[in-house]
Amino acid sequence: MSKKQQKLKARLPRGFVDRSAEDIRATDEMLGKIRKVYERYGFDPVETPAFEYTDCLGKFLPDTDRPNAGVFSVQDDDEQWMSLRYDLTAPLARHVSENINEIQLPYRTYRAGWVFRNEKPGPGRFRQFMQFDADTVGAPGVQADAEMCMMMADTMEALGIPRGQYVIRVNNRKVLDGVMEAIGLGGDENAERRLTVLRAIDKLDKFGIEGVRLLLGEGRKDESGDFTRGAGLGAIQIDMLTKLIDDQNYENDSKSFKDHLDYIFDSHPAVSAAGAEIGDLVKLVQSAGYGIDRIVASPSIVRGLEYYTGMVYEAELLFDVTNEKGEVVQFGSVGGGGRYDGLVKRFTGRDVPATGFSIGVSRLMTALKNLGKLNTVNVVAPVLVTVMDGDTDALGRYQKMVQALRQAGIRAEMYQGNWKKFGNQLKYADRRNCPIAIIQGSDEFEAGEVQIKDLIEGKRLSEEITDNVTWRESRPAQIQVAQNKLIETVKAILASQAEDRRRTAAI
RNA sequence: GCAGACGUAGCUCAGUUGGUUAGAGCGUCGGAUUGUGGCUCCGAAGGUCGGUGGUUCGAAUCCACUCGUCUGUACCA
Repeated sequence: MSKKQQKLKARLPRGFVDRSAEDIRATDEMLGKIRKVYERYGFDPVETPAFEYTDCLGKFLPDTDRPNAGVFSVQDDDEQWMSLRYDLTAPLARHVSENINEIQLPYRTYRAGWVFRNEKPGPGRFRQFMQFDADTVGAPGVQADAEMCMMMADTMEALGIPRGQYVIRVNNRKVLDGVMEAIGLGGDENAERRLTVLRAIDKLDKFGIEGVRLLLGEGRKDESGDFTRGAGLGAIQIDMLTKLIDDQNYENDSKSFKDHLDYIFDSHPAVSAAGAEIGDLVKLVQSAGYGIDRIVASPSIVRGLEYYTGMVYEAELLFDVTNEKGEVVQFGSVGGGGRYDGLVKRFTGRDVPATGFSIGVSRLMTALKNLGKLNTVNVVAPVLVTVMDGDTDALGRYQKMVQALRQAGIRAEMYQGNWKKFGNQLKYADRRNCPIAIIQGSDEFEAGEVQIKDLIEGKRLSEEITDNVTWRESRPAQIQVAQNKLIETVKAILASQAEDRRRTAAI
């Protein structure tokens, strides 16, 4: 076998990414802003592990002892199935259930964490991504849902998304349940069809009214010519559902959501009651000053089909998001949630109603980058103390200088590569975007002085110098000062560089 | 999962009807320059042409399968 073939190929698993320093810093900043909002609302953090027993996640396939293919699962040494969490809600329900006697309800809690889904990755869609959740457990009232909606709105604004550029859409699963009954899709025998109808409605933002109508009827052909079977509803049913989900119908008539429903479904009792609940929520948020520009009833919101039992809500961005190629991309929601009254009961047998939402941190970050709201707080690279002499005495002096800079609060490092090639040290500094290089050879040392080189200014000067000899000998933007002036000189140069950055940023 | 498009150097891409030793630009590394970044010049490394099998005297090129990427779609807690 050749040497070549023995080499292991370094490769990243499909759908996973390495994160850069810039990404990590930007994420940290975002998380900080979100956390601040949640804390202000009186929520406390809690953290659960990445793995859970599969049965606690509720993800065994029906009629088998194997976990759902969509979750990453492994078998423990005692053969129990464990899975990586695919959201933060199911693990929270487990945590609350396990500690139900110690936890003071209503329990108001938040947490950020990585979640994992074993499905096809796409642009902006990964198999590991971060969510930032907040939940109120043990609060049955619509006022808890209202608070969640307001908190989502506040979070959007805390992240720099201006009012009017986002909206929180609210619906109630009971509305959809009632509607199914009203159009004759009640009963167990129609369960499958109801799911198809709900999925079709959920695609309003993707395909528009016409696309949804096709999916409710015969079906729809996609761009590659592949055909998706529809729900096979009749024309009257389709018309009713179309009227239901066409937001313009009631927003423009300034009718209330409930009136809108009563009009279409002839005051069907279940629909009407659920509509009234949404009316209550809207009234609650409006009396707190959150108008229809921020929180709005929206009958096409469906969310997950698994565990939501009442209110569902979703944060949507209203500005165009373009990708790297400059194409406008369908962005969809950046967060959502709802009421899950049955999740804790599965473990405890007790009725513990809960409501909460989740923000897709990675997705939202992509959008913020687009909006230019992602403060890529360019962390200034370290000051580089170069190495002219490699003997232990000299190295000790360089270390001392670096420590002095650090103690003065200046990010600094000593060159750790091959010091014998001095040109490489400055090349390293240049590529790292170091602001300043410190140089002390034996000449300077004996004179009790150091060279301080402003690399940013030097770069600017380089544009005017074309021959290398001049470039090397002129030592652009470099000054020699007494050793004991090192810190104050470095500070002064850094300050003037910062001033320059501010000035150019303002232009 | 289904449908379609595409896989040539680290990156972006040439490569003629199937015909010598598969090229370019950028990047990387070394040198010109042992104590000064950029520019310029010189040089080098880097390829199982995604993989396997087939057709052929001969395959990066044609065929089959397979893997991967992208696009749409399905599913998505």
